[in-house]
Amino acid sequence: MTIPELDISLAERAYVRLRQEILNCDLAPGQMVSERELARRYDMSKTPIREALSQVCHDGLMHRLPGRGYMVAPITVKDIQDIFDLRLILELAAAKRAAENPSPKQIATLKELAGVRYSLDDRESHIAFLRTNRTFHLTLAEAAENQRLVDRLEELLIEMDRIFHLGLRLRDSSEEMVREHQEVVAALEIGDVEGIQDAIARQIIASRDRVMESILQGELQPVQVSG
Amino acid sequence: MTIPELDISLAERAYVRLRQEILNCDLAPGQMVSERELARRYDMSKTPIREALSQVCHDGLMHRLPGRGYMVAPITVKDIQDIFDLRLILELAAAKRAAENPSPKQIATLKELAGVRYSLDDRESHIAFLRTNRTFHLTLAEAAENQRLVDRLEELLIEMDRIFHLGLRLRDSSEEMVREHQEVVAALEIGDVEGIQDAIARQIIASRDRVMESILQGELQPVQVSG
DNA sequence: GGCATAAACGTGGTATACCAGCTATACTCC
DNA sequence: GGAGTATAGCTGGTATACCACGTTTATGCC
Repeated sequence: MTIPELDISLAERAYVRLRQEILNCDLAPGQMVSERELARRYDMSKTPIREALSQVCHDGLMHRLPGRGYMVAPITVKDIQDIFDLRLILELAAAKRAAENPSPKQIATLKELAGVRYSLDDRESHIAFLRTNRTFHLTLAEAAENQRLVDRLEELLIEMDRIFHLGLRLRDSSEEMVREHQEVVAALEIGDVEGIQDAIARQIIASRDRVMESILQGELQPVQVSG
Repeated sequence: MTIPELDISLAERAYVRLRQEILNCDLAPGQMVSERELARRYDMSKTPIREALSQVCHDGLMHRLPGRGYMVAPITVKDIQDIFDLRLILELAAAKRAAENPSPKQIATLKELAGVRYSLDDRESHIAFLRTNRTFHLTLAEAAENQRLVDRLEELLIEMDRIFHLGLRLRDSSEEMVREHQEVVAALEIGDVEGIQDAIARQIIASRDRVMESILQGELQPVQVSG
């Protein structure tokens, strides 16, 4: 067994760790960080830290404030609306192409992913579930055979992860999401182009509505309603 | 009058300049460059150069080959297909939203942009025309009121610029493009949702076909057909 | 006490020196 | 002459010292 951490650069390690901390909201939206502070905490010099920060800024997860530090990107209601809107655009297009050009291998993968559940109390299983969900949607997108589309969608799904980690309660939506995913697979299996697009649209809109409901209930405190 | 170059960082200046050289194909697709070489040429140290290179890599315009240098991203036929495909997805969605929610100010801007022509022999006017074309499509996308969508589209249009700069002859398509753009504006003015989507689709597909035709004629040598 | 002012601290920005790894060249040995 | 090997010169990767600028805090004057 190799130790992959030794093979990759410090900058890459810093980037992965930093991004994960942002997505987990261990670094809260709006929080300020500095290069030196991160360098101390990650036990490396400023150089790889700067590179990692540069990357997460490019990902839109942080903002660079020259002379003042770096701010973890706040999340606004508009952000959430835009992310779901763009997801809808990309995934509907991808689903259409997937249904027109189905791959038995991908269908099998999707069927397996669609069945994954998670248990209520286990934070780890929540994280695993989100990862599975992301893989499901990316696998579907890959059927469109457009790497740029897949990459853009992955960026959006990563931002979604962060929103969920703000503390969204998933307990009531587990069975619902499984069913929604299975509907997508079912439509794909019979090559129902209209059906899969309907299923995808329903799934994304339902997911958006669940998030929005949580915000209106004040469950997701860090979300800025304005802006 | 201020001298803006003094206000921005060396890293930012290096990024802008480097990106422009890539888009202009002054740095040819597939060409290798090194940090030290760029540092000498731009008359600054490795540090800001590294940051600029990091950015263009993230933009997909370069690839980092650890221990060997940086390679200007090659352009493949698949790339071109994917870019146009994704453009179609994003712009159709944006056009739909624009037609449903028209803004008189944006219509006026689009009408003005649609009329811009260029002269055959002047390289500068070619560049200006490409910029106008980009602005036209971005202005339309802004009507969708989704900044993420606009940003993603801008990335694609920047890659388009690079393809055109490979040496595509635009001479035969000037009037054609002006007419295509005017059709889009006309549909938008009367709020014809179907019409604007048809016009956008026609315009993008026609543009793609013109590029593909050039490639098949061997006009765009640097394009890799495989990969 | 309140306000202006100055000094101390923290920030990102940059240059530089050094390191490990890879490449290509040239040299030696067969 | 050809193949294997050593070496010189690249490459990106990292740590560090220093700089200018902005912010905040403390200080002294009113």
